[in-house]
Amino acid sequence: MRLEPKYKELLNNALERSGQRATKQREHIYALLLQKRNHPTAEEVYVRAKEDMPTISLATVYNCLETLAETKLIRQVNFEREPTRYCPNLTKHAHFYCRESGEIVDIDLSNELLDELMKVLPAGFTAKHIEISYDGACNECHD
Amino acid sequence: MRLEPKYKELLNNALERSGQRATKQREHIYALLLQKRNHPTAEEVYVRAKEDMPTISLATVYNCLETLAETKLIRQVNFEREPTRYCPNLTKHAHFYCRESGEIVDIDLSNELLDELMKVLPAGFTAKHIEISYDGACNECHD
DNA sequence: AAATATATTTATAATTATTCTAATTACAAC
DNA sequence: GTTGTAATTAGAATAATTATAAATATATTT
Repeated sequence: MRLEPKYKELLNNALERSGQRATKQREHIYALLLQKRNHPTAEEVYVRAKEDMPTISLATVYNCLETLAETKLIRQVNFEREPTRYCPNLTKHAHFYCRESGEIVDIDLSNELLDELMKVLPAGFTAKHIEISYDGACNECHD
Repeated sequence: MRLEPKYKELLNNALERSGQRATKQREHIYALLLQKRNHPTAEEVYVRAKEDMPTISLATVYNCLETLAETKLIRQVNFEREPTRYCPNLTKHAHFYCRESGEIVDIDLSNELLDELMKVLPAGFTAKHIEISYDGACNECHD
């Protein structure tokens, strides 16, 4: 698994900005998230990571995901109390969770819609983030 | 703590519909959620419940909250991986989480806005629920 | 109303996802 | 190369929640 130069630079810059080192493990995990964008859990990332890096530990997977999230290279996605999932799509988007197939699909959001959502806040409230999750049935799973 | 007749009936109907019994514990927990609507966690509900019902157990609190949620008398509210919170407001609304004060505030949502949110779904997708959470600073906590 | 059946509560154990700890290894600066 | 710091690792600890099994409460049948 190769990390494209564009993303390698993104990673290096983000890590440097936050005073952290570029390690094999961080690069590997970032690469596999980019390569298969199916919102895996930490456990699923761990399984995939071990294919090419058999000595990596689950704790490292958690550490790396945490680092990537805190440097804003990936997002954490939560559905109720299910395990956290990870997503390298940095555009403004919501998530659709299909209860049939378990599939998670990114839903693009326009700035206009986000503005409207901001406007419904009471006076004096400022949101730095809005999290939107749909759940239902996806196109493959309708009855 | 008294459960208003209106809510007592709501509770009894909801339980009957789902073939479950009306118990002191369920009534008590429903009453205290209605009385102080601050989105408590199960643990917080447990502490409050014990004031008037010292023998109630944490497991029962979880069971009752589960029953109330599944009969749609209350909603579960999640922020990332924090403990689930419980909310008896059944109108369509989002939640605003103030990172300063920890306060959670209900944000009313119009049907128009919800329609717009539905419209951005790709063809073939049908959502039976949208969950919207803001986070930032509330009116009391702006800098 | 007593007997029986079923649901609920309770205390506690188990589970699950995640974080913490301490030792080891890797990396970077002098 | 030595020294200092950061990162990784294995495994223990934690926190929220769920499962289990016995006791209790409620409902139904007689």
